[in-house]
Amino acid sequence: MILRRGKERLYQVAKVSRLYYVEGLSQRQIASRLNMSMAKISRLMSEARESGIVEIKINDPDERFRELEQVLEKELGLRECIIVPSRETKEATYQELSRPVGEFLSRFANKSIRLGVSWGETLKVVADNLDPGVSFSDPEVVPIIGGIGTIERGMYPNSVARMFANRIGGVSYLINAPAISTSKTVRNSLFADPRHETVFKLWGKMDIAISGVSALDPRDSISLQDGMYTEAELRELRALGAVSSMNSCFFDQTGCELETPFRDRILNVATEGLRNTAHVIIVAAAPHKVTAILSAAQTRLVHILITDFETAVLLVRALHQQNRPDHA
Amino acid sequence: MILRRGKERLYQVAKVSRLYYVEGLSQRQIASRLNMSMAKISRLMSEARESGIVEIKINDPDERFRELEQVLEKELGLRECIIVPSRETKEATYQELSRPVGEFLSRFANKSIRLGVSWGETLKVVADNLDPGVSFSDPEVVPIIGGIGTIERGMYPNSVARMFANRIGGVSYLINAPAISTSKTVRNSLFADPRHETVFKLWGKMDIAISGVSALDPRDSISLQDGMYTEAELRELRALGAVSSMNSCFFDQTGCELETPFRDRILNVATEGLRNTAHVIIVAAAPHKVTAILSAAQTRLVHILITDFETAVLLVRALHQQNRPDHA
DNA sequence: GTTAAGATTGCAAATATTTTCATGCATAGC
DNA sequence: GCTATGCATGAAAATATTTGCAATCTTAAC
Repeated sequence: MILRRGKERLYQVAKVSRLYYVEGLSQRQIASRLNMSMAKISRLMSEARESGIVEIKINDPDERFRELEQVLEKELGLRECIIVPSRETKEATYQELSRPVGEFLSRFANKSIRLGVSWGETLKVVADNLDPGVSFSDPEVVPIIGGIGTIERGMYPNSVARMFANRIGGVSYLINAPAISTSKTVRNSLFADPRHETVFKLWGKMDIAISGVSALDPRDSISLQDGMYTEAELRELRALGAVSSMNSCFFDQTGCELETPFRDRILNVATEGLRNTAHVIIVAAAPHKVTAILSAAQTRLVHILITDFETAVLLVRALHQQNRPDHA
Repeated sequence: MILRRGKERLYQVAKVSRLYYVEGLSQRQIASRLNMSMAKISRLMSEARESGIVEIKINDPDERFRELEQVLEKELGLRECIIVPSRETKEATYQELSRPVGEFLSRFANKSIRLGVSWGETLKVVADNLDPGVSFSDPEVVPIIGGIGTIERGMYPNSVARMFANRIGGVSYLINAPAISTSKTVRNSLFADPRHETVFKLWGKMDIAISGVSALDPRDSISLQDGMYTEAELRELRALGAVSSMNSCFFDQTGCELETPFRDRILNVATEGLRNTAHVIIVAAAPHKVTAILSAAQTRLVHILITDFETAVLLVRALHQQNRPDHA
């Protein structure tokens, strides 16, 4: 008896929809005009949407992007996914990424923000092109991992942090210690160094963390490092099941953090620090990082993913193959 | 500076619209997810509708009817206008009219209603075909004008009231007195007749009144009446400017009630009675009644107009010619 | 630079809408 | 005929959305 007086009901739905959406009357006004209860009008309106009598269309010039974003948000449990157009060159695509990063930061306009940043080629380009277009109150930028490399490439933690700070008009902190120490003892001593106390304390109090994702792949800058990891170490990591890394924390395909041989020689924010951070953003756009991104998302440490269209498409494809392995 | 950060704003609007309309999140949820204030989301949504990024379409099979209804509601200041399809014959069209009358009454399901009805061919057919599909608590039907004619045609006040009462499962009252008396004295005596006290008192306490409209035209049943008005009287009425009549109250083109020679010989609810009635409905569907309907609507006594498509089109046309006489 | 008009924001109050709940009604199954 | 089940309903409670307002910021004109 869902539609006892079917035709009349349909008529009512259309009439009320028109009054509401076209004429702009409130449901209360419609109710009193038609001598019906407000609840009834509300129910007629739900019916209107469900039955398709009222259709809502979104004219989004980048509709495909939004759709992908929503799929990824849902399937990866992200708070937000942002997709930018893919460009011809890596550099150009990375530049695109900086736009949504700036936009995200601009939501904190006039607020004080403590921003933790990692490093890498992606983050370097993002930092170089960043323009939030608003100002902040006492923004602070802190590297979330110790120093890397012996040649200034502008992509290591301290440099990236400095550039971010420049761009958002704030101060950056400096870590005068290597990301990977030669021994646990050394690392612990460095951690205990009172000159770094301020910085390390900030690691527990960041509002936002922005990190890249490494795929442990020769195509990632990780491989460029002067001795950050040896070939043997990388092999060992892969053997342990590592498919992704965020500031030298390693994760397997399911997003579980791995106990690695370096674990206690590393000077970084560690996953606990990220877990205390309200907004953890990863920025990564490259086809070969698909597996790594999926792994990173699974850690549940990440709230926001910023990537490009090409990678997004591959991410969705990978997810679908994963969900229906027998349909392959 | 309406779109300071134009592109990003557009992006936000599209993104939020999608979350709201496609994903079905509440504005509150979106706000906390995107770290924005609720007010901002609300404003983004208005922008979405205004800018056309969100488009709302109503799929109404009888769209033209609804549009006409709304035009008439607005231009005639009606609470509601209901249009039914026009049929080949007068009889068939009048039958259509009974559907919305029943539908209207059904809104009072399980309530007690006091219904006043006038008379005429239209109301006869409406009454004969009425089916509200619900039951009422103690419905009462009362004629709103005295008796007419000496031949039972089923269209005079007492008969129409009886048929309405049959159809809605209630009692009807009877007026044993003529609509038009031979003198004021007689009318007053009849009014004072204690046997009619109950009925006349009801005239001030009706919930709903349903009346036809006469165009004072030979095509209206008014002309069929055995001596209700003489030809001379009709001429006199027209000379006074009368273009419409509802239960023997006469109105000019602007909807003003006229002082007619019968005024104090008539036994009817009078305009005061209608003014005390919450829902005054006129039912009229015939091209020659266009002027009369416009006049009746102008009286401001009428809340609801029920008519057919053909007449509605003519009504709108007449209104437009009226509004722009020089464009004729 | 400085200033003024206009835009934008977040908060909280004001409104609007949806949902819950208890009740009455209709239908189907017995 | 009689009960069980599910629907539809309105009132009121719970939520959700919009808006008035004051503070702040942007921009453009001086």
